[in-house]
Formats: sequence, C-alpha cells, structure tokens
Amino acid sequence: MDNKRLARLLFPNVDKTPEYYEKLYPPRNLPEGAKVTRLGPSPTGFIHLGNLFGAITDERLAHQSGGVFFLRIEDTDNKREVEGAVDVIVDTLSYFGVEFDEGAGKSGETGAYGPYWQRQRADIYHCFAKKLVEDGMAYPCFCTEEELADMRRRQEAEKANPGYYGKWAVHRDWDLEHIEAALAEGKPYVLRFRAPDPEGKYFKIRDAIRGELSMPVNDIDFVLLKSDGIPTYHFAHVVDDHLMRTTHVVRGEEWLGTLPFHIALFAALGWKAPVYCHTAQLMKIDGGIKRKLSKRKDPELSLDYYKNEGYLPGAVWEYLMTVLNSNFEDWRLAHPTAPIDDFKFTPNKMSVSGSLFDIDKLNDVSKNYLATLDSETVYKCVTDWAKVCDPEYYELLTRDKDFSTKMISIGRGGKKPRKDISHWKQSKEFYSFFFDELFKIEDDFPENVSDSDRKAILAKYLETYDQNDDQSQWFDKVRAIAEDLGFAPQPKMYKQSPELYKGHVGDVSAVIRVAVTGRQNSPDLWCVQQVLGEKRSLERVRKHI
RNA sequence: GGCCCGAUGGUCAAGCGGCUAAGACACCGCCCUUUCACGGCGGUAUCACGGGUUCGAUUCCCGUUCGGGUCACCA
Repeated sequence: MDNKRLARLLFPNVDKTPEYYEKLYPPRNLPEGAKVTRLGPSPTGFIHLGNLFGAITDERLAHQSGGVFFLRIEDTDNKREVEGAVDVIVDTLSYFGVEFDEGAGKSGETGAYGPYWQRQRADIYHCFAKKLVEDGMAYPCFCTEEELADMRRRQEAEKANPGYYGKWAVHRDWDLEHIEAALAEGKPYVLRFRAPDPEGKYFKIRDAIRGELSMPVNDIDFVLLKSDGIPTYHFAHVVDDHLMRTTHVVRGEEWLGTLPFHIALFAALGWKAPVYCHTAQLMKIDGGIKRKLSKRKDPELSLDYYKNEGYLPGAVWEYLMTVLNSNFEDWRLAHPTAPIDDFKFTPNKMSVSGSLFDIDKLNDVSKNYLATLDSETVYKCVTDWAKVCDPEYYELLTRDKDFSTKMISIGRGGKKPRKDISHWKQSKEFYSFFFDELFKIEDDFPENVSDSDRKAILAKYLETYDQNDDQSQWFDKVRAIAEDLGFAPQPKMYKQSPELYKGHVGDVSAVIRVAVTGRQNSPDLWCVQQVLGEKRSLERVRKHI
C-alpha cells in the first residue's frame, strides 16, 4: 500500500511538516528541573473541587520548580461547550489563588506555544495525522455508527473484548482503491490509529504518584480524528503536550485506563512521554457507600458552594493541601505561620486511594485559619462576602463599622484566639445576637437554676451593674451574687463540696449569658456588654425578671 | 463481564520485614480557668479475609472479598 499517496489523499491541505512545528515550538529554555504543567479543562462552565485539586497540584509543581503552568482549553467536543466558560474557569481559579503563567485567558491568550484552544489547532493535528498515515500508523475507517453498534453486539455474543481491534478492525487493511472509492462517494470517515502488534502483553510505566504500574500493551485501533476532522482527547493530548513541552501531566485516575493509548501514540510519533501523575478521586460517603463526588447530588463539589458559604480561599487551599500531601499537616503544625509557598509539595506524598471529602476537617482547618486574621481583615472579608451573598447581614455589618469591628475583635489576636468561626455564613449565626433584629433566645437557661433563683440573679445583676466596671470588678460582682444566693463563688469550691451549694458561679454567669446573648456559648460576656452598651444589655436582662 | 487501580481506627493518614502500629479531625473524660472559649492531658477505636515465603509479616507473593475507575467519533 502506498501510504504516502494515501496521506496526500486524506490531507491535501496540509502544507507544513512536523519539522516546521518542532522548530516553531522549540524546547523551553528553563532551568534544570523546572516543570511544565497544564490544566486542560473542557469549557463546560462547570469547575469543581476536583478541578481545583488538580490545578493546585499543577500549580505547585510548576511554581515550586521555577517552571510554567498554563491553561489549555480542551474544546474538541463542541456539544459540551458553554459560552463564557473560560472566564468562569479563570475567575474561579483565580479566586482560589491559582494563577496561570501562560495560555488561554479572558482576553485572548499569552505565550509562544499557542494556540491554546484545541479547536484552533486543527492544522497542527492534521500535519501529524498525515505523518502517521505516511508511516502506516493510521488509516481511515468508514464504519457507521450502526456498524459499530452491530460489532459490539457480536462481540458481546462471542464474549470477546469490546473495541475496534484485531479481526474486528474491518477497515484496517482496506486497499487504496476501496478507500479512494469511498472517499469519492463522500463517505464520512474517522482516522484510526493502527495499533502495532503487541510484542509483550504488558509494559511497565512509572507514575509519579503511584509508582510502577503494569498495563496491557494497547491493541485497540482507537480514533485519532473524528469525522469532522477534530481530534479526540487522546490525539490532542499527545500532540499538544509534546509541542507545548509539558513535562508533567496531572490528571484524574479515570485516565489510567487509556494510558496505553497515549504511550503507544508517543512511541509511534517518536516522542518522549511526559511524567504522568494520576491523582485519586475525591469521594463522598453516601448512605454508607463510598462514591465519587457527583455534580448533581453534591453541592459541595461546586466551587461556588465554598464561595457562597463564605469559606476563605486560603482556608480551602489549606484543607486541600492536607488531603493532597500527607505530610502537609505535620509541616503546618511545625510552622504555624509560614507562608504556604515554603512547603515542599511532592507528588509521591499524594494519596493513591480516593479520599472522602471531610467537611468537619475543612471547618477545623478553616477555624484555625480565620483565627489568625486581624479584625480589620475579617471585617473586610465578611462584608465583601455579605455584600453579594447576604444583603441583610451586609446592612447590619456596615450600619456601624466601628461597632462591627469591635464585635469582631472580641477574643481575636493574642496568644489564644477564639476559634468560633469557620466560614462567613456561619459567622452570621455566631454574631446574630449583637443585632436586635436577629437577637432571640436560642438556648435554655441552665436547668439546675430554679426560676426564682434565675429572677433573683438577674434582679441583683441589674441592681449592681455598672458599665464602667472593668472586667475584674464586673466579675467580682457576679461572684458576690453567686455567693449571696447559695452558689459557690469558684467552680473548684463547688467541686470539692457540691452538697454545700446550689451550683457555682458558672451557672450564675450562664443565666446572665443566656439573657444577654440568647445562648450558653458566647464570647466573653464582659466584652460583649462593652460592645453592646449598657442600655441594650440591661434591657435584655430586664425581660427575664 | 474484560481490563486497571486500590484496601491501616468513624474520617484523613504515617508506616516500605522485627515498634506497646505515629499524628490530625470527630467523639468521650479530666485538668486549667473569672464565666464562654482557647489551651493542656488522657481515653475509645485500625492493619478486610484465606493461603504461602520467612526465624519473624501491616509491610513481600498468590487467591478471595469488598470498593473505585474504565471499556464512545466525551473529556
């Protein structure tokens, strides 16, 4: 068979050579060990936690090594495309602190290895497709969808492996006359890879995350170009990542199964394959069953969820790092305030099995993170959030900035900061009692304090209260009330001889606390009342007498 | 069903032939305390199962089971 002639027949418009492109996209001039990574989302307009998970891996690998991280839009499936999707991808990732050095962007693209939209790279793919045909490594296949479906049915009946391979590859050895005739008739066709006869059954490959893998050598004549001339993911991946000089390919483990395709293609084109990093999937427990996070069922998969709930990007990043690199947590413990850039991220510390997404852990990480922020920053962040996500809360917070800042500063700073808040939505619940519009009694008064004692406590409190008391004067009075009414002035005393008392000063404070804040849990009472003001504090107390 | 990957407490996990099997979250208890927190200390709880190999297996090999992924002109 005259492969050269077939190649000319199939690709009459290709006027460039592989050498031309090799020269156009020369190896990158980067320091030794610099990694080049990329994110290749399809423009569906949906970007999720899994994408961010991979993006952070790419970003760390590249930027930690002085390399390049670029964005390539994999728009080879036109059915999936959503308008404005690139903006969403760039904006969302940027919100979470992931920035690209090169590639597709909101206003065009930057970088010397473009175009970065795969649809615009048709000429390039065709050039290499032509080369594969010339080398006898690819051929046109005229099977219709029905024929393929029929083949699948027969394979099923024979219990043969599904796929277009071996004796099932009916167009594999068509001669030129047949092909020319079909072409002349205008029959649509796809270009298939001609899988070489496998020499061994298996090959070994090293994955940066998983170590050595053993895979069956590819024998499938998979599709390179679809009938519209657009490449499949497989072909585009190989051509692009070679020409864009990607050194490390980070992708989900769902690609493991087609890795033999890619390895075979790299070999057929005479190129060196990149280092692969197949990441584990983020899972979720649902009714006792561990499963992949799903777009439809799990709102927490969407990155908008974290934005809307008011999780800080930095906190989400910290959490993801704990899941991503098993030694991150220990490192963080040892370096509580070090910038995250100082942490050495390594693929071999990444988990191989799918981890459950753990919202408790996120909240914990987030609480610690928020506790390190100063009041001004918190005020700015929470109002920024509320402005778009909770206008009512925004109104309340900005009505009196001084008041809000004081409220926020309670228990903040110092050696032992409070850790009450994990995300802004929850901060509204936490701070609600500071605002009369939201204030309500949420917790019961302590049950070991009788109604009459409660009234007595509050009445005495009212009598002796002085807004000008400092914290210790204030508490001495509370203690005096406790003692008067038969409560131990110190918890320790009560513990030593509980039979002597009705309770201890903590119970007395709890009564006041519930009256003033509506809960048994609140920041320091004295501080709260300083912020709230005498009038409002005492009004709340008065209501319960 | 074929193929691939995986399996350590409720969750995330360290571990790479020899330990009373780290640590974190959650949970429980205690301590500290001027209340609420923060913090400190401690506790419950794990090597999926069966065979090998070995003086010795959580660690290596083989099965089983279970979980996940994938088998498109989608990525």
